[in-house]
Amino acid sequence: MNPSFQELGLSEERVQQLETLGFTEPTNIQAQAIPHLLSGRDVVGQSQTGTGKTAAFSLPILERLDVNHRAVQALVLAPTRELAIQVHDAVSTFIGNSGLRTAAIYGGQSIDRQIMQLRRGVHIVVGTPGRVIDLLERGSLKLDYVRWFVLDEADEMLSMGFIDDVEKILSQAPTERQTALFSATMPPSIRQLVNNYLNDPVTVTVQQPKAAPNKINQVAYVVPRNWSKARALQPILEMEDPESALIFVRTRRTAAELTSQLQSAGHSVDEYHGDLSQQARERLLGRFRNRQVRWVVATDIAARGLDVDQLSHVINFDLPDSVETYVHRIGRTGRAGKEGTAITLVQPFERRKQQIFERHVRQAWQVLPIPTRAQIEARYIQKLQEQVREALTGERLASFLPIVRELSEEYDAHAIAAAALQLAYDQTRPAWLQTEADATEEELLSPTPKPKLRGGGGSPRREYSGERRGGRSWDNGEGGRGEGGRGEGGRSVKPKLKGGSSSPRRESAASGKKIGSVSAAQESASS
DNA sequence: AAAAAAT
Repeated sequence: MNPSFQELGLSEERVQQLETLGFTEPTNIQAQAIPHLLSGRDVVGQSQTGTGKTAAFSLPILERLDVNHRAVQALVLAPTRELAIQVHDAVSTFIGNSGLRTAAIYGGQSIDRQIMQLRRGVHIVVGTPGRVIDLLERGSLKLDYVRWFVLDEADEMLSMGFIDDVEKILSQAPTERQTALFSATMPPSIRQLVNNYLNDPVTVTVQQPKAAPNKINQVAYVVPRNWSKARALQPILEMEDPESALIFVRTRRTAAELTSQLQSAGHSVDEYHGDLSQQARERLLGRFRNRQVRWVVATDIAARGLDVDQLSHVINFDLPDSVETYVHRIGRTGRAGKEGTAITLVQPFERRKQQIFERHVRQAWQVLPIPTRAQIEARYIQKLQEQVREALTGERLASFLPIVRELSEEYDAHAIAAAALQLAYDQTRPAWLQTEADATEEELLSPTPKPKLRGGGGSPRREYSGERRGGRSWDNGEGGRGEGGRGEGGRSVKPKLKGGSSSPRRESAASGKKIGSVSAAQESASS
C-alpha cells in the first residue's frame, strides 16, 4: 500500500482536485518519484507503460510552479507529435482551475497559433524537438526561466536521432534547473549518458507488482521457408481474429503495401506512419480509438506511449530493431490489467534474434506453426459453440421456442438445431475468410517444413527452453511468469466443415477507472 | 538501414 498523495507532499487543494478526477491512490512510480521531485532532486524514473509516469512528473511541477510568473517554467519533450499531444492533454487534466497555462508545441500544425499562445504567456510547454527549436530561433519561445526539464521516453530522446536537438534546446535553458528522465526502457549505452545531463540524480525503478502481472501472451508464428510474411499473416489473422490490433512493420513503404493488401482482402484496417499529414495521423488515431477501424498497420511511430484502450493484439509483422522497441511495441497491449496478445512473425533465419528478445523479456514465447485451414475452421466452430451456450442462458430464447415447437411436428429436434447452426455459421462468416487458393491441401496441413538433413527434434511446436538470466534490472520490467492461457488444447483440430464461420461477438468490457493507474486520461500520462 | 522530428 502506497502512501496517499497527501503523505507524498502534495497540497490539500491538489489532492482534492485529483479525487474529483478519480485518482485517490498513487501508483508505485508516483509514490517513489514525487517526493524526490518535490525536494528538488533530479530523477531518472523507470516503470512499465501504463503506470502513471506523466502524473509522476507533472504533479510536483504543478505544485511548485509560480502561477504569478507568466513565463515558461517547465519544458517537456517527447519523441512523437502524438505523444506530445497525449502528455499535454494529461497535464491539462491535472491543472484544474489553478490558472496555469500550457501549450503543445509540435510540427505539422499552424505555427502562428502556437506563436499566439506563447505570446499570451504559458507556464508549461510540452513539445517535440523540431518545432521547439524553430520557435526558439524565431524568438517566440524563451527558456530563460525554465526550472524543470523533462524528457519523456528519455532513452529515445537521448539516442542518435534526437540527441543533437535535445542538446541544442538544453543549451538555451538555465543550468540551474531540475531535470527528470522517464522511460520504460534504458539501454546501458544511453544510461551512461545520463550524468551528462543530470545533477546527482536519484534513480527510481519500479518493478511490476506481483499481484498485477502484466498479462501479455507472447507468441511467435514461424513463417515457413519460401512463404512471404504477407501470406503467413492471412491465416494468423483468421485464427486470432483480433478485435483490435496494431501491426508493426519496419518501413513506411511496407506499411502502405500491407495495408492495401489487407484492405483488398476486406479487412477493416488503415495505415499510420510519418508520411501521412498530421491531420491524417490524428484522424486515423481517432477512428482507431472509436473502433471505426479495427486494425492499424504502423511503423515504430506508434511503438512508444501511444494510448489506445483495450487493444487486444500487437503483431510484429517485421521484427523490431531492438529489444527496447520490442518492449515498447508489446506494451501497447495488456494495459490497465487487461489481457493482451503479442504476436511476432519469425522467419527461420530470425530465430536467433527471437531468442535474444525472449531472454530480454525473461519470458518464453509460445512458438506455433502457421494455422492450417482445418485449425481455423475448428476455431470458428468452437466460437460458434460458445455463442450457442451463451444464447441458451439468454432471455430471448423463449421467444423462439414456438418456432421450434412448430417445426418439431415435422422434424427431429437434433435436425432442427443443426439446421439453425448451419444458418448461423453461414451468415456470420466474415467476407474475408477464404481458403488460400495457391496452397495445396498438403501444404496447408503442414506449413512448417520438417527439417531434412539437420538431426534433432523436428517437432513443429518448439518451446523456448533457454536458461533464464537474472541481473538485468533497468531495461525490463518483470521476472518470468507462467504460460499464458493458450494451451494447445484449444487449437486441436476436430470437425472439418466446408463453408464459412461464425464471427465472435465479444462483450465490450466497460473500462473501469483504476485508481492512480491506467485509465484513458492518465495513461497518456504514463508511457 | 529506418524511423522520428521543422518546412
